[in-house]
Amino acid sequence: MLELTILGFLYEHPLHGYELKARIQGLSGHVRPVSDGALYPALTRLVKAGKLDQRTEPGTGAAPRRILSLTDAGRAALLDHLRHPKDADITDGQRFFTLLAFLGHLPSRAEQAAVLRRRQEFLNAPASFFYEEGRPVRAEDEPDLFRQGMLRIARATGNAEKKWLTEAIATLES
Amino acid sequence: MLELTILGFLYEHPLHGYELKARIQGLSGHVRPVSDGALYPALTRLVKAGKLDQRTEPGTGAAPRRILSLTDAGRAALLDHLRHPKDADITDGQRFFTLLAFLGHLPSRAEQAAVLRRRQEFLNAPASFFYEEGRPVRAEDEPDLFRQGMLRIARATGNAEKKWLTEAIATLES
DNA sequence: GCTAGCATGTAAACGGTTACATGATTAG
DNA sequence: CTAATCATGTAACCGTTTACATGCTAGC
Repeated sequence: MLELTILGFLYEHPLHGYELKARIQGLSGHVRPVSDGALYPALTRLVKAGKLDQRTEPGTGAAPRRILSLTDAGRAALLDHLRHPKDADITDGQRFFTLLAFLGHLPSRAEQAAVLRRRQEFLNAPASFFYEEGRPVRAEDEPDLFRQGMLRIARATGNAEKKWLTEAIATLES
Repeated sequence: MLELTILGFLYEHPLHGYELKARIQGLSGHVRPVSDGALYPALTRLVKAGKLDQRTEPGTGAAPRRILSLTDAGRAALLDHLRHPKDADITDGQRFFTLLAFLGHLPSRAEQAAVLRRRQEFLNAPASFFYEEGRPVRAEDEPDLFRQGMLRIARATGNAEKKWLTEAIATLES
């Protein structure tokens, strides 16, 4: 997930680690901050895996900057991930949102729409949020105030997303 | 997080691992499934930590069941977690939802309301979703179709949640 | 005879959190 | 003079994923 984010941000411009961190922070960093201990090892891994190139530049007075850029392999890996997301990337809202953030990098509108459609199918499955005895619980049947809240919020969220998905798919296909 | 879920479900009834798994699955399992490799070690950890007691019962033809129940320490740990959630539990929607699922176990309405208020404050901060150059990006200003979607969905979600929080807090305080 | 469901576990690999560590420049 | 910002990294610890492993019963 972090790796997708890194590749996604580097798709357009080479960036150094610190700047990358700021970008990632800007993309929902208030929800889940990025730590240096996650970022720098991830960069090293991606360089080792041949998905990134690095070169060093003097920093603005501070430590020298490590400038990262996508290799062809890295670009291919990003596009492949966007084109063929794993189930977990579709199911998990957090992951799907990360996907969305970079879906614009896919060159084909048809492929973009296909990804949106997968999410749409998932949301349209009668699997709302909370199950009991094998079937979804409806908010009205839930006695607990807080679980009722979960259900209501989940429903509203799902509806908002479905609405946007429908519009976006229509836009892409027009 | 898994541990909170386990403690939360065991708060009412003792359960064996397999049944616990089914409950956890029912609570958003379609979004992020629980694996045995996460569950059973977590149970062992909690037993070792003195938060759970275990006893064995013959299963229905299958392997013998490991029945888990909360100890006093486990009950105390659960209530403490619910009463004093870490920032990450408030910020991260996924975590907050887990908290919500068990918030009903807190005996005091005032304490329940206090937790909801923390989430409310977080959502009311001008930190909507996507930052650029230090300030939140508004959906109208976002040229990328997909990022615009992220923003719109995030806004709708936030609003639904804020609405429910306001109502729920009012209910709790009446 | 086979598959699905019940029921439990282990082990390697991976990735993230937290804490530690360093050091220069700029603004107050 | 001191705090914030810039800029990078390491190491221990922890929990999750993934894969492997076992074995019984009930229904088709």
